[in-house]
Amino acid sequence: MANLTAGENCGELQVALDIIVGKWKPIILFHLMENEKLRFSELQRAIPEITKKMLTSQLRELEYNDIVHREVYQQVPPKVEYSMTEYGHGLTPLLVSMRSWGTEHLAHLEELHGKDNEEPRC
Amino acid sequence: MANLTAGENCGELQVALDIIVGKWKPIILFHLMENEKLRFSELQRAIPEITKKMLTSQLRELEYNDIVHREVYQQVPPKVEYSMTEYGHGLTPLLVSMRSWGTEHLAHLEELHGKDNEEPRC
DNA sequence: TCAATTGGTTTCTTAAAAGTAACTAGGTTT
DNA sequence: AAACCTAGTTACTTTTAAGAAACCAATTGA
Repeated sequence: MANLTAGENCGELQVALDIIVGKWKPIILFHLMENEKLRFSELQRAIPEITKKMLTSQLRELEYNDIVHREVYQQVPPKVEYSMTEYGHGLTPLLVSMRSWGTEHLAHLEELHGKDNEEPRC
Repeated sequence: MANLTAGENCGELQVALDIIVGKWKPIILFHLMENEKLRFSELQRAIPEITKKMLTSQLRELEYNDIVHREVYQQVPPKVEYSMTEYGHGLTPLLVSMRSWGTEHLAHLEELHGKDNEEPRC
């Protein structure tokens, strides 16, 4: 096990968290991971409840962090394609382990507290 | 690579995230991971900027999720000890990988954008 | 000429997370 | 008797995240 030091190193975990948290980032990332390229409007259709504002801002943060690439085609009407960067793919194993931990934890919670927490989240 | 399906499975990732997010949960968890048992006041001293209210609420959430155990000693003045549960230790590898991803990402960001983002977070 | 198209931006409002400060119980120490 | 200790709770305020809705630019097709 890697060394654990709580105090100063917590910032590093927050850095990782900041990439992933936000109500929409995980689902955006999963869509981009399984799709190679997606236009803005395709993401909108894939995640119908998201607003343009949220989609834009989350994509911009991911772009700033070099997780997502934004390709603008100079044409009208505009066309913009989003895709995972090479670097961004390095995040995949983490997201996948988080999701599988979550899946198991759901079962564990149900065992502990019963099925009272069934509200869907997305 | 495990199968990725964006739509329905995003909830599971959120479940994992909900355990970890919150401004204080990661640092609380790291302290408990490296300390076996800690009293409420010891956690307060270890994380001086946290308020009682936040410390209490975050610990209660972790307790609800069976990550943290709360042991109350019936004495005055009160004594309450917090520790990771056996189940909670299953979260350690995830937290450790998140932190190391974060560490590497910090270096990556610096390479990309320079050292302009130096504000400490905790 | 006029509506439709795409990928946004802007302003305003609402909801959720976090912070502040005062208060509590009840036994111990001064 | 008064102050102190721990582990909280409560009520209120501030900050941050998210949502709603209107607006925009340039070209195409009807």
